[in-house]
Amino acid sequence: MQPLLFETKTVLQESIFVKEVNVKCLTNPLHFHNEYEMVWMTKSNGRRIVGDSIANFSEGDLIIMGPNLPHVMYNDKEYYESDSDREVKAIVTYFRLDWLNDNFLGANEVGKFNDLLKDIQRGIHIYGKSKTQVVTILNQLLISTGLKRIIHLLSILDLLSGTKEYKCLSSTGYTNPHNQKDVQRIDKIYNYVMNNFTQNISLEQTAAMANMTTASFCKYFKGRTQKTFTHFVNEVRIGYACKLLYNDHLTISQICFQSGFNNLTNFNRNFKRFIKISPSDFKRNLKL
DNA sequence: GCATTAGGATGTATACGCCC
DNA sequence: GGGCGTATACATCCTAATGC
Repeated sequence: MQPLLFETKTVLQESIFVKEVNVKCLTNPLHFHNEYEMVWMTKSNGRRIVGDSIANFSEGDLIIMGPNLPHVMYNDKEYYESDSDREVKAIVTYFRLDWLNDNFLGANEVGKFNDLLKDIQRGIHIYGKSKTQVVTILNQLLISTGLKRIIHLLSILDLLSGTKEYKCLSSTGYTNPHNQKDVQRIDKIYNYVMNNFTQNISLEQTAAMANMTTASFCKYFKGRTQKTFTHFVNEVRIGYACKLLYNDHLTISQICFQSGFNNLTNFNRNFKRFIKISPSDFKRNLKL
């Protein structure tokens, strides 16, 4: 992982900047910037962290994140193997809305638009028909220039203002770290967990890695992420277990141990805690 | 045989208050 | 903001029972 710790994208002289990503694997660290960011993942899968939300992503994943919202994406392990033939393709759109002044945003007609922008501050995941419609407009945006590009962007935001087919990613109580040292430290912790969650992860070792005592580390981690370190690790493990459950020839106990849990009881309890149903029900639902 | 649940024992992660 | 000491809530492990 590159030690790039803080990325601030200055979006040139344009209010919309589109980047086509075509790489072997994702290596960007946890970062945030002043621009809105829309990511349409056309190829690759893995896990993404947006604010305090952790979730799996796969091909077709479409998210929009607000300014200064810390985020990072990790591919599945096989992407980082030297002989891997996997690849990542995505369309990333950065945009600014600072040209929309208070007079515009204060108008009665844009009430829903303001609500959408508030939701986007926390990051949103778009699904259903709305996702298809957004992607259609996004494809038009990609080939357009000048004012038309802005009109297409506004069309996307207008469409999302009138739909319920999106869910907010980070929680309402989430607060951004907003300083480089915090992002640097949290990134180091996230990386460590993402690379080691299938094995034993000791709190003591992780705290030492962050140059803290265990007590300080716990307080620090909870303060920055709104969740305990154990909660975070378990959430990552259950997310991975969900992926493994798609694999039909693995038993639930095999998945339990491959996800980093040491016993089935604890696995089942945590699975129900995060997913609300048992692993076997989850597997059964996949077949419906 | 496998998955799930429950209960008890144990260890540790966390919260809290205080201090620098 | 971060370290230290302490109490305790919680996670984990183990075992047993039950159901499919």
